Amino acid sequence: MGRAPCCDKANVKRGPWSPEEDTKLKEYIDKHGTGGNWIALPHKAGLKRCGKSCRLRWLNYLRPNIKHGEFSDEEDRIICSLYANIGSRWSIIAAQLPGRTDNDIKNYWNTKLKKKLMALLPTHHHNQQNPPPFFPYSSSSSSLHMTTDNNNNNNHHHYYYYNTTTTTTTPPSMSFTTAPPPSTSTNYYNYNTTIATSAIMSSLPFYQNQQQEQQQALMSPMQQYYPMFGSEGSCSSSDGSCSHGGREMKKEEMGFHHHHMFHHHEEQQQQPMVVDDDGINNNNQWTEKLDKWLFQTANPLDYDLEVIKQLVISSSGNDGLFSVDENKTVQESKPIIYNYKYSD
DNA sequence: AAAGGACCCAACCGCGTGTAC
DNA sequence: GGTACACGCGGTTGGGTCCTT
Repeated sequence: MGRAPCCDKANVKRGPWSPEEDTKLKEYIDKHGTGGNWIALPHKAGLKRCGKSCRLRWLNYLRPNIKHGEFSDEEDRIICSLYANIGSRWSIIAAQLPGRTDNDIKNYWNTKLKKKLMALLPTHHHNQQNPPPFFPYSSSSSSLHMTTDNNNNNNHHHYYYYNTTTTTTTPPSMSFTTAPPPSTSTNYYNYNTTIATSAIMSSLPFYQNQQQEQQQALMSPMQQYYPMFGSEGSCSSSDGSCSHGGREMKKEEMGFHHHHMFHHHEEQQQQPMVVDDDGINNNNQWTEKLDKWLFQTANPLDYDLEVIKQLVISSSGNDGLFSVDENKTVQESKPIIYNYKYSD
């Protein structure tokens, strides 16, 4: 049984708001506030609208100090940095940009900024000998795994992708992902269309003048070492197509089920880096931490790599993300080894 | 000039979470 | 502890506008 509708859809107006409706809503809220109850508000204000619709209209358009128009380079930079670190948490990103709404930023990202970044993605290195830093065209089921190089006294870890979906969308030059996942578990992670945000960012005009250290300072350790961070499952084009690196892909080709799996990933991998035990749903705490992260972190290595290590260890065997099932045919899989290494 | 495609963005939808009872 | 309800969030849609052919 489904959830009860929030309002009687037969008796509410939908679609674009008229100036009269805007005036009614604005005047009511100016006079009475929201009263903490959006569901009751439209009736009190004399509007034939769903409470959610009123809330959205107020938050995204009518409330004071909403900023419309072009995004500045600085705003671009903040959006990119935050997106690379926390993914599509638009409300948190919006909290860093006064006057901007999450909807605004989401639309801006999906329609403009993303394309701006993709246009800057260099393509010459996309070959088997010199693969991209990570999987810019990843299809629905690529998963990252880790092994430890036992022959190396420095204890280097290798990270490699398994891609369980071979589709025609993967360009021939990208056909280095051929192996099945090492585990038959359905609980491996999807990193569909995880955009090469961090890689692309280094190509951005507003990054080009920065030193490497400064660029890295804007990225979390997780982003640096697990650069698939960030999610990119949205595609707002009405015709169902998305642009990736100048190449068009259809939604159904790309696999659009990252949402819940990615959140699982975040909670397992990212939360301990930046969020207190009780902070995951506290935007203020997020904001404070992100602020520090973005603007005050001098060196990413200030973050305790031991934490990452512990995360890797603790997740082994539980979720398939960094685990390699010893019983499976890893050697037969011939995974492609990427240069994601760190020493401990 | 017209048609079709691409783009843009306001609005909608469904789900997760918090909270009151 | 369970349930119902409201809120907030992020993904998606629909239609108006712009652009290209």
